[in-house]
Amino acid sequence: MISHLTTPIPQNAQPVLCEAELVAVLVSISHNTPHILTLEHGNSFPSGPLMVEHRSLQKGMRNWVEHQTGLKLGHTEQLYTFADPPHGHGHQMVQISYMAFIRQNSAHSLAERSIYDYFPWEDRRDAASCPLLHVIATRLKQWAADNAQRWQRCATVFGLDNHAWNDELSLPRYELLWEAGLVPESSWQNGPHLPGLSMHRDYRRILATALSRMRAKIRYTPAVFDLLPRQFTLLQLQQAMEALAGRAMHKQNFRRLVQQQKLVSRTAEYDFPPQGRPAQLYQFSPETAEHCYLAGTKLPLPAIS
Amino acid sequence: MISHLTTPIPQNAQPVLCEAELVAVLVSISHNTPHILTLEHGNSFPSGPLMVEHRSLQKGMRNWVEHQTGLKLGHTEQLYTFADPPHGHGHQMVQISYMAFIRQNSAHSLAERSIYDYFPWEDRRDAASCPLLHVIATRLKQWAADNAQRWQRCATVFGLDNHAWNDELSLPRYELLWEAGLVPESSWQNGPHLPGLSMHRDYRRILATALSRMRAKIRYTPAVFDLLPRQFTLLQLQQAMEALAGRAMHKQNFRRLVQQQKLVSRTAEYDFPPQGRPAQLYQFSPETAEHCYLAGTKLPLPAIS
DNA sequence: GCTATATATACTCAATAAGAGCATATATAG
DNA sequence: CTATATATGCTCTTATTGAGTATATATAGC
Repeated sequence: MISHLTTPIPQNAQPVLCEAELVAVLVSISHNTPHILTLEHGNSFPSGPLMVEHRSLQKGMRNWVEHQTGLKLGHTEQLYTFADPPHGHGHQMVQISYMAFIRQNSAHSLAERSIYDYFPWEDRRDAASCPLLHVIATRLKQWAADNAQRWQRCATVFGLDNHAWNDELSLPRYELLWEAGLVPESSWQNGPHLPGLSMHRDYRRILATALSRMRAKIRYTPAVFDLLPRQFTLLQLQQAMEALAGRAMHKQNFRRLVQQQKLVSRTAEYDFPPQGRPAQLYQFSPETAEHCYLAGTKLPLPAIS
Repeated sequence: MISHLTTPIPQNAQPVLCEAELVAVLVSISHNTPHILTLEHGNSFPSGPLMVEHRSLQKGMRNWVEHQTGLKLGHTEQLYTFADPPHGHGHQMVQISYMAFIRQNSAHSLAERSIYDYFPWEDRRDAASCPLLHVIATRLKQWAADNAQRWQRCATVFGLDNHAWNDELSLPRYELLWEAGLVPESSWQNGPHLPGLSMHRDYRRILATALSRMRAKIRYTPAVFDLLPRQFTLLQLQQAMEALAGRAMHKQNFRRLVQQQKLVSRTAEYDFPPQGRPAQLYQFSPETAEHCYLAGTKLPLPAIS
């Protein structure tokens, strides 16, 4: 026996038998806003248990999604795994969550919901969210009271007190609001909650994780191209990046940066808007694609910190 | 029923009952080289099944590690979860892997192994690895033969043909070598394998994941400080970064960049080497710590791509 | 006190990248 | 011809980076 044993494993301890639940956050862009595909009136994600015939977790997840939606998935990544205490009768659950991108205009029968319906404070493309941010700041200040360290944390995460807004901190922001009792999920608090749709179980937390992750991901991989149509204008690309990041950016610089990397190549075609000059259509360069997926890219987004 | 159903779920399909295995890659630095703490002569990681009394996966992992080693864990993160086909009698397994940092000089009874014993090609701090890289390049060229796309992938990942070496690509590199049959784990090939220790099951793949992840992580979080002693010299810090990244860097610039951020503050003490000028001891600034963990840092490392 | 050694600093310089602004071109609808 | 919405081109300034040269400081051993 080891002497410095701190938390002994009891003699009669038993390994848990559990079901593995595969949860899919399916992201797509419509109306210049990131959306998720939901079930149960926006309360739930496509999901299903790992089955005997699934040969891997990811394949199992794809299988369930295809079964429930018939969709082809683009960029796919595992988000996080956690244990879900058995609610009610059943087994212990292990939830394994995935995020996958769906190309724009894919046909499906699920309800789309704007991600910013769930996290209104995360969309800072225009000034509309300012009053909400102000409410949040006030409520957080109350919560922090005279706890300086706590307030420091609020300021960092929400970009208050001369801190910059960091779009990748969606998850810490949600967690902070949860701790502060400002969202309905923090059950002990029934005071006035912030606006924003909620979800079943801990699904809104998973969504916040997905948002953080996708904002990080689109910076240095070509994953956005799995959300856009095969052919797109540079403006569409910029608007997609802005939609995901929740931040507006400088147009000329965006185009300069995109073009000096060799991510996209122009096609022979044009997009004709109802008014105004037609826009050149581009495509994700097939030659550099393989290289980009591995070596990474550096798509322009507002600087963090 | 949905019409475009592609992979129907059979009527008699059953959710799987499985055990969750918690695997811990414990990283520490000794002799200016990143090490892992191993069992079974370097073939295995500390691990154990999720138990009934574990209230979360991470707590379960910590519990097993404490039980097996008595160690306190620093920066901890989940790596990846995957299904492990039942080998032999038992249940289906779900493996949930974690990486955790251990502070230098922590006492424990496990065997330390250099990470670069497993991946000799990943250490490029000096010219010693050049001949090995040359061997790899040759063997990969054979494998790629005249498949241009395949060779393109090799070149990107291993920094051949004027591509830059990207230290974060440890996992893709390992996967490539696996596909090419150059490591003993690719069982169909029994030709001459590259040097480097192997591990049980798919543990070397988990280790490659950990290496990729830690190299990415130390760039933009203060995680390194969980590997160093509480007080350290700037040279120690630089050497730790170099050890993890497997790359040497410019000393003056390193110090400039570290100090212009306010990550570290000098203490009153000095480190006295056997010869030479004593070095100022620094500590991770307690005031900015909280802020750094959330907002991120930008520790200097060789540029990627 | 001198020398070898290993460390800590200071400063310069060129190349680049990023942020922000001004101006103009092009095509369409009405 | 005009209003409009898009696409481009070009110029600044500032910050960041990578690399180099030189110097200062403290110790051990002779």
